[in-house]
Amino acid sequence: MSWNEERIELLKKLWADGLSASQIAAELGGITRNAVIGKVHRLGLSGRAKTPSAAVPRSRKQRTQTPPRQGGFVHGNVVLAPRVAPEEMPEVEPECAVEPVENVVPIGQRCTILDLTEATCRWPLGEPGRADFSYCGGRATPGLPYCSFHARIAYQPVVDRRRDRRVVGG
DNA sequence: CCCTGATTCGC
DNA sequence: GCGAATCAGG
Repeated sequence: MSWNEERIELLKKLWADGLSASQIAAELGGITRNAVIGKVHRLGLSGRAKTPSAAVPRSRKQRTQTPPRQGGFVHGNVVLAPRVAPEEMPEVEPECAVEPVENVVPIGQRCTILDLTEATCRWPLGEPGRADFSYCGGRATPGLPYCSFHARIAYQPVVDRRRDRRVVGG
């Protein structure tokens, strides 16, 4: 991999956005965090305003409004998906109100947070903060933040096992 | 032990 | 210029 204009621009943006060197390396692909740091220094843009992750763990108490869904949050004008750990992802039978669309994005073609729009699936993949964190990036089902595949998981009815009946949406 | 950025130095 | 190795730290 080489530092073409495009990759340098992305590097600058991601660095300015406060992403860590390893995160940037993962986004750019085929490169290590050392390479990123080295390049950052050569470009003379080391020393950021703040490093969100390592910075002061700001108390996060005030919240004027309740998020639309539990765990949901906002990036720019895009509502991101609530996170569900891979272990917690249930196997889902095709019982879903969402019309299936064949658009599942293969692993390896996942997108970064910068690629997300209202039209892309915002299903998070991997651990936030980790270098491999990314998003599905598939084609979102109209009106939903997910592709049809992840919409099935997200909106799978929750079953109250005590009485074996549904307690939440469907 | 996980991670962070900074620096050095051979290539 | 590049980046692995290393350092110093959270």
